[in-house]
Amino acid sequence: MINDSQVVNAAFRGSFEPALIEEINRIGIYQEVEEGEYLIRPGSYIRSVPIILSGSVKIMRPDAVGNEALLYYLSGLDSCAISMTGSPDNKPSEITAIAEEKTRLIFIPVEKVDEWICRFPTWKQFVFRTYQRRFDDMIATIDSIAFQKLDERLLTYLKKKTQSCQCTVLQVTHEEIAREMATSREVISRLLKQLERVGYLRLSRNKIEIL
Amino acid sequence: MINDSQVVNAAFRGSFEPALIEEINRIGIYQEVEEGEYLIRPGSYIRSVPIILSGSVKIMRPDAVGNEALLYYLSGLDSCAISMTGSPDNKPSEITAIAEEKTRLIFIPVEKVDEWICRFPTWKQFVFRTYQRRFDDMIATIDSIAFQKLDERLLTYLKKKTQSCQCTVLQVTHEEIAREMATSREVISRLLKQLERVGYLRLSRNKIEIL
DNA sequence: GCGGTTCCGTGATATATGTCACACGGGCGA
DNA sequence: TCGCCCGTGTGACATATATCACGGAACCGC
Repeated sequence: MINDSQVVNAAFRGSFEPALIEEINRIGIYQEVEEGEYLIRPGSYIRSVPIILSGSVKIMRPDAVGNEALLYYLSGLDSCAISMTGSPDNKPSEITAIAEEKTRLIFIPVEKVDEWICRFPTWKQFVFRTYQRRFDDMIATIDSIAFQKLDERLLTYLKKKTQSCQCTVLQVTHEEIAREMATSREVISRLLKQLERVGYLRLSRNKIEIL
Repeated sequence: MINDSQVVNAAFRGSFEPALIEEINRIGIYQEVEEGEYLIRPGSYIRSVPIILSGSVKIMRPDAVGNEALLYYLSGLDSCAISMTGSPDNKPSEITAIAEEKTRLIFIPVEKVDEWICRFPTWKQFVFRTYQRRFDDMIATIDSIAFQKLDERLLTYLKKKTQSCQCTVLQVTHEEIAREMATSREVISRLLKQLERVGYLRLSRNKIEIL
């Protein structure tokens, strides 16, 4: 099946060998999702691995009572290591993936991930690099939760978020931030206000502008 | 070079194909470490990957000012996914690995990890399973830090620890627990005392007996 | 046994974070 | 235009955790 192969080619040229790009075009399933759409829900089974072509996706970890912790963001040419490994046992997913903005991606069936490892050196490299990055991300997340106080965590949060969306104006409510940081709305409101007073940002409804 | 090949054979039989076991015996470097010994220190370069034959090892993440967060434990036939990926960039390690008890392990040079992936199906399986387990461990750690209060965290901590060392009497000081949970000794002392009053455990110097 | 050291228990107090209650204002549909 | 809902700001208070200060108990080497 032919996807939007121009897009795919452009994204992968330089990273992957031509035969692999060909294969991805043949096998992968191209998809565009809008902001806020779910790619993965907890409880669903993961049978294919997404590679982000453009846009960004956040990966969250929900708990039993409606809280969620942000694990990491994915953006250009990233992939989700959890979904690479998640399926062998046939366990359902324990994470959530949500598009942060309009995002284009291509899904690769998990069995191909495995098969290509030995066929395409650049793929093997890609898979390993993906694992490493996600590990680093998770460690950074643990650092942040374990060692930093909320105000520092909020700063790191804002930094990461601006990085992942490549912009300085965040479309987000205090409530949403609070949930991703597993705290409450009032606390975030106060801390943001503080940061505004210090001149680090400007607040308005549904919007945070970093200065 | 011939390591303690009986030990290696016994440990790997059933998991790995004979040719791979042979190869591991030929290439791997067998080592025994005592309780408390460091396998990896932050800042050192990782050039080989440890596979635990017996005993257990804890993997920690230090911060800038002397705190440490526990990432996960490794025990029989586990391996450390971080060290598999850690080296490609030639970045120094950002983690610490310490033997929890007398531990026997075998070191595989990182380049072999890569090479064997395509030569030995059981090895590929092993590497992927390792990644998956470590991911699950890290997610559990994040869950615990993000969602649980200290008393619950302490319970999960004790549970994991008893699991990893396969015993109900832990040789550990309150100070050590506190550091691994990134809190202070007094707090842990109080919480432990509470658990003792409830009849969950018995305390004595350097020792916690789970009931 | 003695002195020093390490570990543990515990009160008092400080700080950070969570929770409740409520007011305000803007957008938006009726 | 009115009323309503959602997002926000903020005081007052509750709770969890951190810190300080200290004393006592167990162990260790001499």
